[in-house]
Amino acid sequence: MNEVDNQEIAAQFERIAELLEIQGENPFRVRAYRNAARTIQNLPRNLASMVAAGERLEELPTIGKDLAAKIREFVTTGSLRKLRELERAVPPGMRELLKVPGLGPKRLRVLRDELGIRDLAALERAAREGRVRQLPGFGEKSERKLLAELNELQRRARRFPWAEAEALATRLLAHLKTARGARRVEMAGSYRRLRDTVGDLDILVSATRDNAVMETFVAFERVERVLSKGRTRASVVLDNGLQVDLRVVPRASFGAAWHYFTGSKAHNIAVRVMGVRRGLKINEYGVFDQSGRRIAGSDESSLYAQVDLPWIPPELREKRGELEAAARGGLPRLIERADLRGDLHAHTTRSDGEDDLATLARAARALGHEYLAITEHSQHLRIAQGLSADALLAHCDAIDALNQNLDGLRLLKGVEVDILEDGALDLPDEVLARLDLCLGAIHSAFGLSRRRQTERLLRAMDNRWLDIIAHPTARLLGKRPACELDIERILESARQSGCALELNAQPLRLDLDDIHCRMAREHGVAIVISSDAHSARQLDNLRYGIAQARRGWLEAGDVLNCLSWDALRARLRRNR
DNA sequence: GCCGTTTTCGGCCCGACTGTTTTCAGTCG
Repeated sequence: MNEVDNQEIAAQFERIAELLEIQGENPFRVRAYRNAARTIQNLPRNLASMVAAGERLEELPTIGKDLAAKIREFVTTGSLRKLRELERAVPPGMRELLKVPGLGPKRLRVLRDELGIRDLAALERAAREGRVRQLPGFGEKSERKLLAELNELQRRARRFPWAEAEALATRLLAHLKTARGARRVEMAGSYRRLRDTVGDLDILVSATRDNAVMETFVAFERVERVLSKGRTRASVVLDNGLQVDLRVVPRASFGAAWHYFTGSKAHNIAVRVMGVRRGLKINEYGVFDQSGRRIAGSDESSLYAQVDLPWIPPELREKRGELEAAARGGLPRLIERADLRGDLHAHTTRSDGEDDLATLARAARALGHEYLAITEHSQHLRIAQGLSADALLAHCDAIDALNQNLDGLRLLKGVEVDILEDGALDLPDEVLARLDLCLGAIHSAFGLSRRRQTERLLRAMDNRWLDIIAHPTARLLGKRPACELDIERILESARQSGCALELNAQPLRLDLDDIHCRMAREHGVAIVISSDAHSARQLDNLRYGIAQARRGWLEAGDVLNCLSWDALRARLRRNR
């Protein structure tokens, strides 16, 4: 049951959209599939179970009669007739061609009809032989550009973890502030929305009429190539392949432009539609009434006010129900870094950490933590020098001893015990029972089937000494995909047993992700936000976790380590 | 293909930049 994942269904629709686009279909029809794919990706409920329960999928936004039928078809048969037909009709290489920047459906058709180009290799050949420049709508320049894009396709395709982009973003902001005439310089885009990864950086500058912002921008030392450069907009590629888009606007338009440039696109479009319904035009320069007079836009709040909404935090602007929530005054009071009172996941040199107990404790106290759980690996994880039962108990004695001399910080005795392939825990119950808390985690057999992986975690949660599942999907951004899991079953079981789930704040994990966090909140499952620090410096990972938690609509009340240790201890499963 | 407090048909966000054009189409965000 529920073997079909929402993401799979979304991928089917996205694929149909691509193929329809290549065929030159009505762009609005293409968009309908894309909109539906988005809705499904963001849906906090499993569509397969909705189908099984006979619920009306047509009630979902962007899902009409036709797409509801297609969802049912996919859930029950495991494939879509429409997609099979399209895949027969469109050569497989065309999809890659659509990803080449500068190639859209129209020019793609010309290439195919005039030169018979059906894949990247054929395009490269034709461009090298100078055949592309002879086509209508193409010229020498576009031919050269296409060749350059083909060269870079691999590098440009990757998304950058937010934390990796952060260093560049910080330097770029500082650089742009030195530009003549620059007044205000801000990050926008998915970076401002604090997404776990960013495809590019978007920067917004307000400046005086006579300014040198564009010149300063393209002179940034890490700029490798200028893609475009106009009076108000420019795009460059940095030497690591990261694209940066810059927009310069007058001060009176800053709020409208910041809103527009922050996105998400789906959120923006929805806001603009709300404006249209009120007889207003909303663009990056402001909110305009029917006479064309600007009535708002110097700051974001004034724009939202024109469509009768309060200001919406950027982390929520994903068209995941934030507009409806805002309209009824029901936006969450998002968790903040200062709400966290301690950290429940850290490693020392005793397993695979870089700093010893005392160093970690000092750093935690400097961060203002009331408590820090020491959670070494268990014996099964040899590569991380996991501890045997005896070694763990000895380590606990060391923690007790250090606690005697600590002022204002309490070290907790924990463990990150391996969840073995069959769901058993890697240490005996009588050892786990002697700890303050126990994390369990998957560090092997990531590739199990969805059913077996789910059962593995369910069985692990059968153990009453397991308080928290750490990094539940075991994903590593850009390196390892999330394990296949029936997250709804996991959440249901966690709710019943009182097991909490971790939002691991390592910048490459951020696991649970934003959507899973939101699902946990709606299921009434407690979350802990943990640094998983392997050094004193990494204790500060928590800020990445806070970002992800905010994207998941979490409030302080949803997160266990916003509690004092006494209150938190009472909430741990072992003490209930 | 979706959607509806002017509509069940005829709309569907809006503007900048580029290159190939002699006034605009295509692409992108």
